[in-house]
Amino acid sequence: MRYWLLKTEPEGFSIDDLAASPRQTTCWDGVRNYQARNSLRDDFRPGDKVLFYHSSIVPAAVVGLAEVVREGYPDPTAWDPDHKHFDPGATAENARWVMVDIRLVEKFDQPVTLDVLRAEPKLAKMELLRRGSRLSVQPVTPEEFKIVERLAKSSTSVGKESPKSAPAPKIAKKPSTLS
DNA sequence: GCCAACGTTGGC
DNA sequence: GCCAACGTTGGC
Repeated sequence: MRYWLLKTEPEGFSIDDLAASPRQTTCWDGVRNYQARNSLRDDFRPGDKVLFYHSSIVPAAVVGLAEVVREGYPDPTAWDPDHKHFDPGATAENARWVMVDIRLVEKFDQPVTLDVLRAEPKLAKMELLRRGSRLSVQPVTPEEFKIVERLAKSSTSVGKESPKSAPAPKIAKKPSTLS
């Protein structure tokens, strides 16, 4: 099983949008970078675990976990002229771009902010923290994944020590595929 | 809104 | 194949 980090701008699609999606599952369309595409196409497998990351927001943070439920398949938004990510070089016959399906596993009570990630020495080599890193689909090591998961649960995060509100709903449904 | 970093494009 | 121009990303 592999581990990944997926970036999204919450203004466009947030973890709450994922939680509100049917079966808390969505297709991860719109990726238009070849390196990211190659990961989606060649390396994503059902069962892989995903760190769900909100970018272009303050504070940027890992806000929860998701799981891959469908491996790479053609991204139809690529040949839709009305779509924001339309690519004139893509056709239904030659898709060029690929998406996967992911399902929400858990929304963290407490987002793990960039500051908190940077403060953890064991994450020093994490792709996300590399200067100039812009990839929206990144591999994560099992160790990094576990550390982030632990940071989400520890109370040592920077910022408000808010009294725990209602525990986040634990979402662990079993059906494994879309439609 | 600034701007550094990076990917892509296209002229040559 | 080089590389300058350009567009985008994303933290701040």
